[in-house]
Amino acid sequence: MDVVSPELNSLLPDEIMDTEAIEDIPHSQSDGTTVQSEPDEDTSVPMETDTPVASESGFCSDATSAAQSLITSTDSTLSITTTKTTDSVTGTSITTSGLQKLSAPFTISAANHQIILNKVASSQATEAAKSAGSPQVIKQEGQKLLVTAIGKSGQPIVLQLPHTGSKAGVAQTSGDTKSQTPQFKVVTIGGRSELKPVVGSSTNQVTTLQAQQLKTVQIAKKTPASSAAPIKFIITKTVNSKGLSPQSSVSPVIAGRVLTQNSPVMPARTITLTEPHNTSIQSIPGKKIAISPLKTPSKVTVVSVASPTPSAPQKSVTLPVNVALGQQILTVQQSTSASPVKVATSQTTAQNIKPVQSVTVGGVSGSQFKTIIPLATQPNVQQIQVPGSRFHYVRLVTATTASSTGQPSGPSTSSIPTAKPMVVSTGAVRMSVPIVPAQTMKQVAPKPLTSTAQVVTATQTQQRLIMPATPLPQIQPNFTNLPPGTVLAPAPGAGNVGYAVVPAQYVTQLQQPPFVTLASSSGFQASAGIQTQARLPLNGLSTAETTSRPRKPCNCTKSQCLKLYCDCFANGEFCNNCNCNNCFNNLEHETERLKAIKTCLDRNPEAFKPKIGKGKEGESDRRHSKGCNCKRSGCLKNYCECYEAKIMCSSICKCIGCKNFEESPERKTLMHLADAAEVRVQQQTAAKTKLSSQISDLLMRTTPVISSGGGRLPYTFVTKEVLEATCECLLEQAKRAEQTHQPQAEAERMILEEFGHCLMRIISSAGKAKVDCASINC
DNA sequence: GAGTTTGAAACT
DNA sequence: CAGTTTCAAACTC
Repeated sequence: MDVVSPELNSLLPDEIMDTEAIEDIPHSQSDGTTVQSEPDEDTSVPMETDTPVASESGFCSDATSAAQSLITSTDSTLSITTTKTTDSVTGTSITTSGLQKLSAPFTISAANHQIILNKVASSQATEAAKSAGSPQVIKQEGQKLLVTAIGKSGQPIVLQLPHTGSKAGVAQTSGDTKSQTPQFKVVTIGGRSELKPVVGSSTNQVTTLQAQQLKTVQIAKKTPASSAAPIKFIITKTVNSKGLSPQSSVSPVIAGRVLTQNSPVMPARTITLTEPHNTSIQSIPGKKIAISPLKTPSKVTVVSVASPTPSAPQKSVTLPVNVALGQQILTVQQSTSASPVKVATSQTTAQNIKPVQSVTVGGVSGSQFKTIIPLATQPNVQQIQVPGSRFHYVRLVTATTASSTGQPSGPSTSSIPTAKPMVVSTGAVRMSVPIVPAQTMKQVAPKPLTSTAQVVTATQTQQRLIMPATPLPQIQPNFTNLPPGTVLAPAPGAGNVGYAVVPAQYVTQLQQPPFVTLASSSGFQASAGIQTQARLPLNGLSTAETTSRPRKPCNCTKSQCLKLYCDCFANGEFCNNCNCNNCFNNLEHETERLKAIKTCLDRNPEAFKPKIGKGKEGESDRRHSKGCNCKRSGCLKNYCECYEAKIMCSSICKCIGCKNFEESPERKTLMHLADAAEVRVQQQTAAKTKLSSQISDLLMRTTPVISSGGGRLPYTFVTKEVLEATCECLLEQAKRAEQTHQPQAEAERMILEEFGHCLMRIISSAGKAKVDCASINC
C-alpha cells in the first residue's frame, strides 16, 4: 500500500515542504563522521514498544544524535519519519499486525551523503521473536534507500531504493528480503522536474525507472540561493517492483510530481545516515526537533513504495533535514543486503558542529546538510515562535513523565499495538508521525534483553510532535484527528487510537495549505488502495479559506486557555498574540497543557477532531459531527456552529426553530445579504488597493529623491527647502497665535490651517511642474 | 467599549 | 443522560 496514491500525489502543490528540518537529537555526532549501524540481522532490538501487536516505526537518529529521523519501510514501503524516540542501536522498529517496516536509523556524515536504511523485520518475525520471549528483532536487512539531493548546482536528486520486496500483501520475514523484488525510488531534492535518476545501488542493483510507475511524494525546495531556503524533495517510488533490471539506464522520471530544480547541476553526492547503536531516545527526555527557519531547510519525504501486506500500513517518512545552500545530493540507499547503516557525508567540509546541537552534513562551501539538534540537556520545553515566518518549526518532544528518564538499556518496553504513521504536511511542514496509543504506552512490559538487543524504555515516554494544528485536516477515522499539541495522548475508548498533538506555534500557522498524508496500519487495506495524501478541509473550510484567514486571537480569562472554550486550545494551537489572561496554553506551561489535553480526551476522545466532517453518504459533504443545539438563534447566527461553518444543519442537529436549511427563506436572504456584503468588501478592498497604489505612485513621483545615483524623479518639488519653508510657516503661525494669546485649540487650528495652505501651494507647484515637464517631454 | 445574548463546554 | 453552570464568542447598543 502506498501512502500516497498517484492521484493524490498529483494534487500536491509544487511546494509542500517548505520547512526547515531541525531535529533534536539526543546524541548528536559532533564531527559528522560516518557512523555505521550494524546490520544487526540477528540482533533483535526492541524499540520503545515491542508488543507483537504494536507496530512502531523505526527511528533514525543521527549518528550520535538521535536525529529523529525515522526511516521505515515495509516490503515495498519506505517511510522516513522524523521522530524522537529513536532506538539508536540498530534502528529498531517494531512491526506488528502485518506492518512491516524498514527502520533506517541514519546518520549524516560528511563522507558519503548516503542514508542507509535498514529493513525492519516483518511482523511475522516480530511475532516469532516475541513468542520466543526475546525482544523483537529488527532486521536491518539491506534495503538501501539512496537519496540524492539536488544541490545548489541543480543536480537532480535521486532516491533509489533497490530493495528486495515481496509482493504486497505478503508478509515477509526478515530473511525474505533477498527474495524481494528490488524497488527503485527516486527522490529529488530541489525544484525541478529534471529528475533523471538513477543511481545504482551498492548492491549493483541498478533499476530502470522506465516501465515503472513512480510515485512522487514530496517536494519542496526553495530558493537555493538563500540559506534559509527550504528544499523540496520529491520522492518517487516505483510502484511496480517487477521488472527491475539490474542495470538500467535511468529514464527520467516519471509520473510523479517533478520538482523544479533551480540550481545548476552538481555531481550527486550521497549521504549515508546511520543511527548509532548507542543512541536511544529515551535516554534523553524531552527532546525536540526544531526546524529552524534560519537554516536552509530541506526535507526528504519518503513514500512507501508498496503495501506488502493488506494490513500493513505504509509509512511515509518525512525526513526533515536542513540543507544548506549548494547542498549536494542526498542519497539514501536501501540495500537488500543487511549492510550496516552508514552515515557518511560527502565532502565533509565544515562539520564544526557541536554534538547534539547541530549536524552538518557535507557541503560544498560549508555545511551542506545541517541538522540543528537541541542539546539533550536542554529543557524539553522551548517554545519556538517565528511569527510571520514561512518556515516551520518542528519539534519532537519526548514528553516524559516522572519516570521517563532515558534508560537506553532499560528492560521495560512499551507496547504499541499499532503505530500509525502519519505524514502531516502543512505546507511547510510535513511529518510522519507515528501515533501510538498512549494507553498502551503506559503498559510497559519488561522484556529480557538480548546481549545485542537494546531495549528501550518507553515507559510513560511520549513522543510528541509539535506541529501546526490549525491546518490539520480531519484525519481518517482510523487515525483519529490530530489533537493539539501532543503526541500519543490516550484516547479512552478509542482502542489503539492515539493522538498526535500539534501545537501550532512551532509552525507558522496557516501559511501553507493544510496537507495530510496518512497511513493507517489497521485501517488501510492494500486492496482498498486507501492512500491518503490530500488536502482536507478544516472544519468545513476549504484550504484556501483556512489559509487565508488567520486565526482569531482568543480572549479567555478564566479557562487559562486550557479548555475547549478556548479556540486556540481547541484547535490544537498555542496561544499566540492572543488577548487571553493567565494563559497556560504555551510551552511555559506544557505540563498543565498536556494534562488538560489528556483531560479533554478523557472526556471526549474526539474532542480535537474537526467538528465539521464529511456527512453520511447521500448527505451533504460537510456537516457538523455532533450537530448544533441552538434554541434561539434560529441557527442563522454565528452562535450556531453549523452556520458559522457555512453549512446547513443536518438531521443530527438538535436545534429548535432551525432556519438553517436549504429552502429556508431566511437563510437565503441572509446568504444574499452576506454575498452582497462580501461583494462590497471586495470592492472596498479593491478600491483601497487602488488608492494605495495611486498614493504610492504619487509619493514615488513626488518624493524628492535622495540622490544616490539612481536618477531623480521629475517632480521633486518637496525638497528640503520646501520642507524648511513649510516648517517656518507653521512656526510663524504658532508664534502669531502665541502673541495674540490665542487658546490652544485656536492655535492648533491656525497651525493646521497654515499647513493646509502650505500643502496647497506645494500641490499647486507640483501641478505646474508636471505640466511644464510634460510640455518639455521630460 | 460595555453590556447582553448565545450555545458549547464543563460540571453535577 | 439530563440539568445546570461556566465560559468565551457573537452580538447589540
